[in-house]
Amino acid sequence: MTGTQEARRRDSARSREALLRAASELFSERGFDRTTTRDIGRRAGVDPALIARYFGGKTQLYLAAVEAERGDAPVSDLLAPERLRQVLEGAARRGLVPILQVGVQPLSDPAAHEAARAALHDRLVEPLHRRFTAEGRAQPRLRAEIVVAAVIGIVLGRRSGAFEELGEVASDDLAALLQETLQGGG
Amino acid sequence: MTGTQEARRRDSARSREALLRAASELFSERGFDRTTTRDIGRRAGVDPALIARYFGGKTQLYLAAVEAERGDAPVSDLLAPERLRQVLEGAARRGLVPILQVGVQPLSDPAAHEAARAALHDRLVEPLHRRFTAEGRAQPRLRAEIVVAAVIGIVLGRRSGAFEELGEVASDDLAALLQETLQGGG
DNA sequence: CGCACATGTCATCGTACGATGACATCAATC
DNA sequence: GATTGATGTCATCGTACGATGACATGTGCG
Repeated sequence: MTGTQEARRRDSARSREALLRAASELFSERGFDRTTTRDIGRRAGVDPALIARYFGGKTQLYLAAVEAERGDAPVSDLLAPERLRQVLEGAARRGLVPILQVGVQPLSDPAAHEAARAALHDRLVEPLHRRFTAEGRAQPRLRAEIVVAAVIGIVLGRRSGAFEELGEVASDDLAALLQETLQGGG
Repeated sequence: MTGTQEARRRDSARSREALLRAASELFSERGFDRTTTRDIGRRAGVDPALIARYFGGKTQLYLAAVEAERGDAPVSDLLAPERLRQVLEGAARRGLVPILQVGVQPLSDPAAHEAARAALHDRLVEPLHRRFTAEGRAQPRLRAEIVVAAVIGIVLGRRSGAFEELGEVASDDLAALLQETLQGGG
């Protein structure tokens, strides 16, 4: 076996990662349904047929992308200092967006929907729920869900092309503006 | 011509309305892309080919649905008493949802996207913008867009199946909870 | 009644998509 | 360098969709 270091002209791991990366980007930009396996292959510079070989299919590739994002640093709760800004900023380039999208519309694929829903819950809702519970607030879960849903609307709204200023404002300014409000907790 | 009162077995106006109504419902439930002309025809009890005849195509049917919703009572601004509750409540049955969806993801069809965007602006963003301007707040447009985006996240979040309590809470309770917070204006 | 148009029905086209399997090519081992 | 498995390429299948046009049937009018 060739050492893992040197770049081989044929490298399944490299292809796998290229597909995973391209898929994360495209799922973020267009969502699950509007992303085609051909698009993913083109951006990855890899034949789309390899999606089936390495992941099993488009759905499993989506699951892998969600799982990969999940492995990242936990989001902690949205109201912790800097966290909100990180989500606003990082959503643009990282794989968090596919997880946010499920908060706003069911996915056509049930397995994909459930995976995204679970990730959304674990990464965003639950940390906030814990904070509100610790603070002794009434209806902590509902309030957590409201804040998360509102933030999702704002994050996705920035990328929707439907708002004039929301898409242009700097993440820092937006975060500051939001933090004071959301502190109220919905 | 037969009197407009009596039900004719063949009635283009009736078919047109049935299609428009079914389209509004389905666009609300599944969005533009996931709604097929065959679905619309089935729910309307009308042959899908009539969509082409009476509207020109799926896109124009969508435009007609948005326009019809637009003809309804103006939303006024979201923070007026009762308005928020009405949006939360009414979104479930009326044709407002297709307009909200554009705030969260671009539509695949450019004409449909633009129509929905314009409706979103006129019906929700602009009234709020006027209120904030009248109140002399800083960045009135940005704040209006933030509030609208947040409300969109919450309204769509209720129907996404991704939240536990948000989908169940009564519109009145939710409206009360939100009003106090959003009064802050983002 | 019989004509002409309005309305409804149906078959089908072209396109795009995810998936699959046959085939080609490379790489490690003997 | 021959063999064998890993990796990459390609053609194609089946399905679903929006659209279209040919055709059928009902309706109002002379």
